[in-house]
Amino acid sequence: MSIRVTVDIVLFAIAKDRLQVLLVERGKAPFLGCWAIPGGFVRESESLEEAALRELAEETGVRDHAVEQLAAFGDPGRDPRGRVVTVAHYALLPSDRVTLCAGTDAAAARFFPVSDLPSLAFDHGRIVSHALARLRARVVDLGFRLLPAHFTLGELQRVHEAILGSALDKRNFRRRIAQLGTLRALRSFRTEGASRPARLYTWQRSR
Amino acid sequence: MSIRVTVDIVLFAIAKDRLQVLLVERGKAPFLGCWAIPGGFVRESESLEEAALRELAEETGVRDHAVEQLAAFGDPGRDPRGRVVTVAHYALLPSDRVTLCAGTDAAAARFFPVSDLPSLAFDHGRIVSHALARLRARVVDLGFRLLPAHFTLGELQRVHEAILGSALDKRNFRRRIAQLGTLRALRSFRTEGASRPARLYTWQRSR
DNA sequence: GAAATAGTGTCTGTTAGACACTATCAG
DNA sequence: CTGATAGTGTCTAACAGACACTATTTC
Repeated sequence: MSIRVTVDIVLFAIAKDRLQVLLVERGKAPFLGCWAIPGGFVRESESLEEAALRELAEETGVRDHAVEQLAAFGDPGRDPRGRVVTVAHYALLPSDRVTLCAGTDAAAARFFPVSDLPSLAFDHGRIVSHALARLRARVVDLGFRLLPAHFTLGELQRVHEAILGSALDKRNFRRRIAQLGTLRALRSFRTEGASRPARLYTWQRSR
Repeated sequence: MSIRVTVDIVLFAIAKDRLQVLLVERGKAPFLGCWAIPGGFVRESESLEEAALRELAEETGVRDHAVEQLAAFGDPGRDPRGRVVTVAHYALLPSDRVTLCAGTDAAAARFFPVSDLPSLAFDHGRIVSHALARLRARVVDLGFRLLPAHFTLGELQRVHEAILGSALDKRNFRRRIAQLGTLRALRSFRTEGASRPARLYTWQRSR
């Protein structure tokens, strides 16, 4: 009996101005019927990142998404079936692709706000906490990946606020983002309801 | 044939005012005779961290040392024997314990300056690069762990300089360290050669 | 013109870098 | 008194937080 290796993925998205995590309802034991983050066993011929991408695609239909490694979790006893070491990853889903997430593999899959997660299978609660801490620490670098290619500064600020869980000052926020130098103004605007249209921006390669 | 799991450890130390990494000479194939970082297979009943501590103790005689997880490395082909995923860790050895490092397990073990490493077995070169980047990013939190419990500010500054590979301004360095609030002055001094004795300090619990 | 969101500048306190001299010890 | 390292303060530029009003659109 040897150690088995899995990958798990914390998939973040923004919906209704709140930060959400994709959970799947487990269709088999252990933790049958429990919510968990998507994941599965690593195959012999694929890298860890490829395995994470494959599982993400299988369970959510999302393809070609950058994933980043978070950490390995391997305490004995974390999986009642035996010794399983998982390499956890996280990924960010742009809000224009959230609806594509009809699960193909899992019994059920839906997004939950991070502020209102159910209790999770295995040690997945701990994994999500780690991923959230990482996302918060790197919000400036990662925030825009939760948005479509073109977005307004108001949308970006709401994403940051959803990630950090606190309100930000609009002028300080814009100054900070502007001096990163990674934002490029477009010629077009987004008109949303009954108010002044907002300029659209896109991200350049870093510096 | 399934995936096997190892842990590897990048053990840092300071010697001759230079940052060093412990390498062991491999006593068996693959990479027989090559230098590598210490590591080995994870046992069924131990956590990843316990495995890293055990390997560190077996190969270096160093016990009870804090290790931190770095990342998992698992590309297919990184080990010619088959599919092996390693969970890399790093640890910091205080300079008063460097001489304890007579290897008990490996054919040979010695420290190499990070600026002058030989080419390493497997993907260990990449692992050491990651560990070094992590250490540099967290030098303020971690630097003192490369020193004995009592140390002078000059010693601490030389440790930071060895880690960062660049000279630091003495006054700015002392101000920055002082305002962390984690340093406590002792009543004693260290007299080193023919110069003014330097006050000794120790670290308090954070804040 | 009311409602809604976009967009914009200043002041202030803190932080980080550049920079040079005096103090204390052994010999 | 020489050599060696310890120890100390100021000025300046960049950055971060607090804070309020005008602009543009729809209805």
